[in-house]
Amino acid sequence: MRNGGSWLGYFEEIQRTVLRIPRGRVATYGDVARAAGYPGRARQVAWALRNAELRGIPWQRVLGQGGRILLPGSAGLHQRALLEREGVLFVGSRADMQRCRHRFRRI
DNA sequence: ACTTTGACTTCGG
DNA sequence: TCCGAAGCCAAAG
Repeated sequence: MRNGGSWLGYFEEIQRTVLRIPRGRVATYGDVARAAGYPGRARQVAWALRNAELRGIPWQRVLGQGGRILLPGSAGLHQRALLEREGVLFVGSRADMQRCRHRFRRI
């Protein structure tokens, strides 16, 4: 994929896509994969977010289908805390996707 | 070079 | 809701 005159690895494109999710909103791994131009590669979105923390990428805004937090253990609790601090609402163990799901706009 | 693992999703049963 | 299978692919062993 061409972008600004240079070729980006698709992991980088995925990270740029995650950067487009505003505070208080979330998206699923599948949403990000699709918006980045790689439908079906939800699994690779998780890989692309492994070093997200260091790069200042809002990794916490990416959730599993239905608003479920898939990050295991304390990391998952941390993710929920970060999202609630941003104003994301939770219903039971799921984020309220009806209200907080980000709608990606085409470029 | 091959196999397994993993912050996935979708479809059936 | 839960479980398995298929499709997905970088990284680790």
